[in-house]
Formats: sequence, C-alpha cells, structure tokens
Amino acid sequence: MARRFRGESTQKVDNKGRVSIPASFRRVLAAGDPDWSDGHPANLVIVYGDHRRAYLECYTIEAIEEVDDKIAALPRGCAERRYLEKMFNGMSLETSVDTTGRLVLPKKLRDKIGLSTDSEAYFIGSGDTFQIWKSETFETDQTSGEDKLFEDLPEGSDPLVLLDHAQAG
Amino acid sequence: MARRFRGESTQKVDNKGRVSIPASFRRVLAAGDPDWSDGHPANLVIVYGDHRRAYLECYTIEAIEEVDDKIAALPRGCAERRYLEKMFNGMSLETSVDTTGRLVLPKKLRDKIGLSTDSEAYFIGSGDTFQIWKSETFETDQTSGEDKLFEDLPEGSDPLVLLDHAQAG
DNA sequence: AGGGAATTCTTGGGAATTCATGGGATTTTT
DNA sequence: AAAAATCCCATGAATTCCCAAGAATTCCCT
Repeated sequence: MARRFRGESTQKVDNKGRVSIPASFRRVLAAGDPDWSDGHPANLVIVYGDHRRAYLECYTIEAIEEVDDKIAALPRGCAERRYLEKMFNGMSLETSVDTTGRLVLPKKLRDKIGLSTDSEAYFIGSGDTFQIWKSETFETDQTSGEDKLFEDLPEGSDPLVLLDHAQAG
Repeated sequence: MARRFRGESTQKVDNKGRVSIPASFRRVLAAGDPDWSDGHPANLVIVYGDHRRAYLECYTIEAIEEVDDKIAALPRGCAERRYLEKMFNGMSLETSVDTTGRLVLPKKLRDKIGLSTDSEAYFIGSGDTFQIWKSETFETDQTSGEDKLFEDLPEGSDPLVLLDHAQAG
C-alpha cells in the first residue's frame, strides 16, 4: 500500500534517545526492506552527513541500495566517488525499527542536529526518504532553505510549474 | 543483515596496541569470512600500502579475494601486476579479531599511521572495506582532501547532485 | 449518524545483554 | 633478557530487550 513517505509530525525524544516513527512511515520502511517479514522490525539507513547538514535523512533499504549502486558505478578512487562514499557509507548508520515502532538515535546523532533529550523531533516525508529535524531548527530553516528559490514566483503560482522547469535525470 | 561497513567511530588504542573494532564492523567481517563459524574470531586483511597512504584499509576475506583474483588475471610480470602485488600482497597483513572483539595492531603499523599508544583510532566504513586513521590525521585531511572540492557547491546543496554530474564508468 | 468496543500508537521504565576497555600472566621473537 | 605479542579474566558503561499503560484512532453494530 504505502510506498512513499508522506506528511509531517512531531514526536518526543525520551531520555534514552528513542523516538516513535510515525506509524505510516513504518509501513513504507517495511515495504522498502527486502528482508522484512511480518511481525519483524524493518531496517533502514540514517544518513547524517557532514556539518553542513542540520537534519537526519532516513532511507529505506531499497532507496539506499539505489544510491550505493550508483556510487559503485563510479570509477574506483575518483574524487566524487570517495566523497560520496564518505557521505553515504561513512556518515551513515544502518539500524532498525524496534518492537514498539521506535528508532534509537545515538547520542552522537542527536547532538549533531541539536536534539536534546526530552525535546521534539520533527518528521517530514520526502518520497523514498524522510527527514528528522529538531523542531525549532526546521522552523528557522523554512525561511532560508530551498523555499527561498521560489519566493520570487508570481503571487499565487502553483509549485507544479517547476515540474517542467527541472530536468529529469 | 549487515553486509557493508557503515558509519564511523573512534576507539582507544591501549598500550599494547589493541583497538576495539566497532561491533557492527565485526559482524560484517564475520559475514565476509568463508571460514567463519559462530563463536570464533573472523579473519581479515589489513592493507597498509606505501608511505603515501596515511591510513590502514581493512578488507573482509571475500573482498580481498576479489582483488587478488583480479590481480591474478593480469599478465604475469607486467608492471601493473607487479605493482599491485606489492601493494596488496606485500604491504598487507592477514590477521583476525581477538576473543574480545579487538584488533591487535603491530607496532610497525601503528607507527606507520602515527598511532601512538594511548591515542585515538578513527574508524570509517566504506562499503566492503573500512579505514583506520589516527584521529587527528583524519580531521586534518577533512579540510584538505576531497571535501575541498565540494565546498563551492551552493549553500544547502545535497551531495547527491554529484551522482549525476560524475560520469559512470 | 451515534456511541461504545477494540485496536493501534505513543510513551515510559526496569532488567538483561552486549560493548569497550583495562590489567595480569604466559609465550614468542630477536 | 628485553620487547613484543597472546591468552585469560574482569568491570563499568552503553545498548537492547521486554513489559506496561494511557491516549488516540479505527471499527462495528445499532
């Protein structure tokens, strides 16, 4: 049924670093994990990247494998490949949903995006990945991120016009 | 489950040259060792290379065999083969994980990458191999290595854009 | 359409296990 | 013998597992 992450929500982070994954996201994770079988936890990969990234990006196994395959297709040792390997292999973490539907965020990751214990995590779906932000950070970034690119569109424009501007790859 | 090395961490090197291998890496090593059986230590190969390499590269048995086979397929005696044999056969070391999950780095290897006793070793996963750096060296390289190439990307760019810029080969 | 019952979600806490690290004693190397 | 490497045991810290309960949602029957 659910094949794409859709929607947003906020969840509490407890003092062990656990966060409930929105239920609808859990189904997408399960559907995107080739090894998943009913009743068992789904696997996923969290890419946290370098200091320039203020959120965690969560990939289904299928999605990350697509990225891995593309990286593996680059010439071994070239600069792009090394950089991408560092980003997507090194600065990432494979983990799984626990039996109650939560994700455990290690302290290192929480610190990286400024998620303190007992704060709020903001989840937003984005196709075959979803992002986890610290609530406040997301609100601030709203005014400075990619949205800025489109503020200049005529008042009332539909974002769909962009579909034909950008080139498919 | 885990078939690729993913993530990074720092571990202490004690005064005997022992370093804990991150637990998740141990499982990948075990999975990639055809001779491995439960409860026993996994084997691996550490490639340290010549002076131009500031880190140790660790291969699963399966991964190094793939490299070995490719080398063996080259014409006997050609320059490439001789060089690769020197790098991957000569300047390498087969060893195994000890019973407490540690790797014992011989003094020669520690010296080579500047890992003094009681310093910190930095581990980073990279697909079917992982690297061991001296912490400080890695940090320094961060600002001068391949990362520098990408600092000029527009603010907020996703490294993924590189996937389509670079040419597959 | 209404209302109660049943399920699913989110959140919490303690127990059990695994992990990282240290040290002593014995063996091997040079 | 000195230095280095190996083996064995020990322990605090961190992580995972297991059980629990209130809140929210969905289901179902009238």
